[in-house]
Amino acid sequence: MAGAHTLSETERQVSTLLKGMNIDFKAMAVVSNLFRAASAVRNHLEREILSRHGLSWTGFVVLWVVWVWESIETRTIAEEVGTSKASLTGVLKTLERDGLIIKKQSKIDRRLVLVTLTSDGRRMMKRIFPEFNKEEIFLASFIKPAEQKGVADALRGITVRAKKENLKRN
Amino acid sequence: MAGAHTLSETERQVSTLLKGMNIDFKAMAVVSNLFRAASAVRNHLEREILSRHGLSWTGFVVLWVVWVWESIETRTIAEEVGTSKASLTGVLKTLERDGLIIKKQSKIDRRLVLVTLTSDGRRMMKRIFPEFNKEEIFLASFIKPAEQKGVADALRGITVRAKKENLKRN
DNA sequence: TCCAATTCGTTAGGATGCGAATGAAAAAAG
DNA sequence: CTTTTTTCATTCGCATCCTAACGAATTGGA
Repeated sequence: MAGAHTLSETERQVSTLLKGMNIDFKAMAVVSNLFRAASAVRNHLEREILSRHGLSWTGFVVLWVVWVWESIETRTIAEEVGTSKASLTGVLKTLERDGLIIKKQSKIDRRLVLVTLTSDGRRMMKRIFPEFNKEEIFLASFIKPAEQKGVADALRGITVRAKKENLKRN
Repeated sequence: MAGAHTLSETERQVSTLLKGMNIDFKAMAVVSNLFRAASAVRNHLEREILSRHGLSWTGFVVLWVVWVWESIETRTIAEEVGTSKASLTGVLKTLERDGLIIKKQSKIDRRLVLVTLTSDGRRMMKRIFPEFNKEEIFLASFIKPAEQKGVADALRGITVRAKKENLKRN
């Protein structure tokens, strides 16, 4: 508990350091708080929920995407999850080893690999997802319900802008 | 460009799957868009700026924190950056190898390690940070200036909530 | 039809990420 | 003052994570 800095202490220190550097502090606050929040929330959810089920963060997100789409190509998973295809290969290997997913080669295009959940995988998601949503409600409850949509829309807008120039990449 | 799903397609599919499950969709949208945005922005900044300077994301964030605080204990860096101390050890090793930081044992408490930037490290931050802020302005420009503070505050609130119960860990 | 260009998932190599165990140092308890 | 407990960074083992290089499959011109 000793030498920690609070958020506002940090922001004060920063504005001192950057004085006279022509910086947009509001834009900086949006982006840096975006990462602080994402990191804190991820740690929170990993500890409160995922660790108990032996799932990594990315493993959970992959399961979620496969659950939503029933059967899905690995290249699409990578895009939805926001990782490289190479990373996904390893995560899928782990999930398959743990009996949560199955990989099948597509018969139409033999380069493609299709992923589906096993019944264990579906059971896992059915149990975890409500717990997850309870935590989401807790985390978002700081924001007035009327403003939650606005925050979500703002984040969606940031996402679109960030992806605008990254169309063809891996 | 083939099998990708748009954000709204995904949300539609999700609301179908979860119909009758008593889920708070607004809270879910806040959290899932938080991660989408963080991941997209991180990828964007890594590609547009950091890769050119041979810096990893975490390396940059660590550099930033050390820059802000001049001299800082490793345990505090870990807390500010949102990683474990174990992870930080490796990142600091890389940054030290690349001549950007220096580690010193504290003379008051010999368990502690203090980190400072080298002149190369300071030069690096002075060059990168304005580029970084330009991108931040671009990314946040989707949000009306009048609303940027509100979004930053909402994210700060989420962070506080997520950290509330994680006080003594590492 | 054939062959170059593209697209797919995997591999290789290295950096980052974690929790748990470790050893040194400091603080607390007796 | 000595023993116990706590706190610190590091190490260990393993799971992600990335880019680049790869081989297999498909596509699109000549």
